[in-house]
Amino acid sequence: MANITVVRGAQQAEYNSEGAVTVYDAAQAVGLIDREVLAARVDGKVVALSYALAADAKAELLTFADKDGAHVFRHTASHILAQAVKRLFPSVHLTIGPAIEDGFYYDFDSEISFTPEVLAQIEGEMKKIVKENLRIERFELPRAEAIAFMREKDEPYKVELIEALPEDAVISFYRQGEFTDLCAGPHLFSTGAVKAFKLTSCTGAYWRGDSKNKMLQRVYGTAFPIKDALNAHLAQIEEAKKRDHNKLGRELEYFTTVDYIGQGLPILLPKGARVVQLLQRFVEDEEQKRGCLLTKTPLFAKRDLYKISGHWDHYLDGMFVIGDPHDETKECFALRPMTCPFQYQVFLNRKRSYRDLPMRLTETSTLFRNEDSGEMHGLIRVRQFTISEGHYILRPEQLEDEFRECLDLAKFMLDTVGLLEDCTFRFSQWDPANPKNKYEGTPEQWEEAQSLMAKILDDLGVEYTVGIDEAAFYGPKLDIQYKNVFGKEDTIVTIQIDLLLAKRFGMEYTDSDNTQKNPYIIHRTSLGCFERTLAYMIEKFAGALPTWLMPTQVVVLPLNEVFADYAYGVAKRLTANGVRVEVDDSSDTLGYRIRHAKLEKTPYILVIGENEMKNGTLTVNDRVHEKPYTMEESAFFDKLLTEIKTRSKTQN
RNA sequence: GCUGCUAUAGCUCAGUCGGUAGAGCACGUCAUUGGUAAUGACGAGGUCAUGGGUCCGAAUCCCAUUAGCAGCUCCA
Repeated sequence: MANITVVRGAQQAEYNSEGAVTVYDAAQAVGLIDREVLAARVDGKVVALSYALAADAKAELLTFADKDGAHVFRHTASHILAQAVKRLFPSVHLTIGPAIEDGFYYDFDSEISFTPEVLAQIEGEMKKIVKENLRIERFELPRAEAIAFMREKDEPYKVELIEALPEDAVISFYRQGEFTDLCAGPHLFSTGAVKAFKLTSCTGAYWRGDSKNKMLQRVYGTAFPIKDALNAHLAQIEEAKKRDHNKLGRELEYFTTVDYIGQGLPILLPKGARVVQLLQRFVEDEEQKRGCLLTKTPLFAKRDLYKISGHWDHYLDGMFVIGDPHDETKECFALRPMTCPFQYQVFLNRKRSYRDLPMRLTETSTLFRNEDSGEMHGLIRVRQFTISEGHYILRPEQLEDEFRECLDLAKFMLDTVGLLEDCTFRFSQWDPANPKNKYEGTPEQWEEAQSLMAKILDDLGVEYTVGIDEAAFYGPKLDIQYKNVFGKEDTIVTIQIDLLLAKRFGMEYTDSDNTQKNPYIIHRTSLGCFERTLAYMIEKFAGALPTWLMPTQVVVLPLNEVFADYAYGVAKRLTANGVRVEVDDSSDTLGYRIRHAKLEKTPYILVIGENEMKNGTLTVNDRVHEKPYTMEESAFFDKLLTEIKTRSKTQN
């Protein structure tokens, strides 16, 4: 006797069964099933509708609206993809094919390459499989039989996967028609539900995500229960592409690249340079207000410095070296990939006491990193970039307060530029099992640093995810993450705790009890990399940055040359008040000039004609107000100046 | 670095079977004039990314390099 509670959204019903019953049958018995139900959640575990309920249980029915439901749906879509590929190309080896956010993929080991034509062919075969509405059945095999089964099917990657499973693991398979795949599941009831899907791209991906392994072919796709949802999703991606900073930033002339200058070395054009200058002034002023000391340190140094810091051992491949790194008899330099070892020299300049701490050093710092050639992307990933880098040298008891201050500063900065609401936090930890000897220090030191950071984060109530093997080589990090228009995530700001490097550099202070101690150090950025921040702002605002950051804030348009002098007078008055103004007195028609200004995303467009001169009023267009509005000139200036001087995080 | 794709005017793109290059927008000149998304005429612009090769002949076919894109791997 089992008492089953079936839940669907706000609806709920009880079902008493004599023996074991499938979720599907229980749900049907209480009248809560229909085609929209894809899977279920029982005891927190996502299961197929064919899952047998033997004891008292609560079965929550999942539709596509539920994240887990969509996941099951798309996982089945990936199996349909694999089945289609095996039908068309039997010699292809299967590997893995999970559902992901917004879609699914499947990795294949294939001799032939999946060109767009081949993808279209595969899509056609997938449609057939959906139409065949094949029943999806689960079965289990003991380990040895599972391995033999996959050997017989000539699926070496599947054999490898099974062999890697723990001894006591349940080894399950899913069969649909002639196709069977090793899979933990769960899946849909049958293939017929996958009504709308599209294969979006084919790219390379390493087997098991390891660059030492063979490169497989990954086919990406997405799937929805109804066609309209698929089309809406594809349209949304097209819209997002229009915001791509790498396209928009070039069109709007924020930056460009030159093939004979090199990858990852963008030219900031006047508009981009202006925005970075404004951001930089804002950052430096704010940091000064908060007690930071600005430094200016060299952009490169002898290798000796990097040997002390550990960069020579841990980061040599990432540095641009001037000279032969392996010839110890000759002088050898490297461009700096980080500012830390340079800024520490400020502390080391003389004997320090506990009274000198905290010492908050900051620098608008240009760095050079020799990224692999495939990594560069617009302004987001470059080889030379400038960050607001700070090192706070602290007594241990100051760590928590100063960490809080760093977080507050970063949040303030991100909020002011309008990006904070889209940020997530990641507690980046080391990997004790990392075989690459990537980290300095002992497990005890890491344990100490990480537990300190965990305590601080918990005290501050920061919601974060944990990233294993994401730490710096000298300590754990709180990374503030941001996603670009394509959903690719990068770090925008980082705050790191370092209990190791002070000792390496011989940094000591005399404490109140007259003993010598190594300080703790926080490495932090306040607004991160200016280039990257600019890129994210271009994407977030589709080029229409907040007014205080726009290279041109107001365009003044005289109706014709009669009004040109007056227009220049207005512009002069605005300029004198710190507003960035352009006058467009070209002979083009007014509508044409307005169109131009709008394409440039100029926040304010001021038309000067008879009315303005006669009445002393101004007709104003801006992004928000579709219809022109008129107001007294002085009131207009007050509003405009207030707005431009305020660092409003939204457009207008 | 790896896999795949791409490179023609400032931008978006045509260019058939290999036969010495084309449009729209942008730009310039002139005329016109104006009230919120495009006034008209004319003009200038290209060593078809770079370097090799095949060929009587290459934007077109082949190879290499450089750069750009998607993804993987790495990272702020």
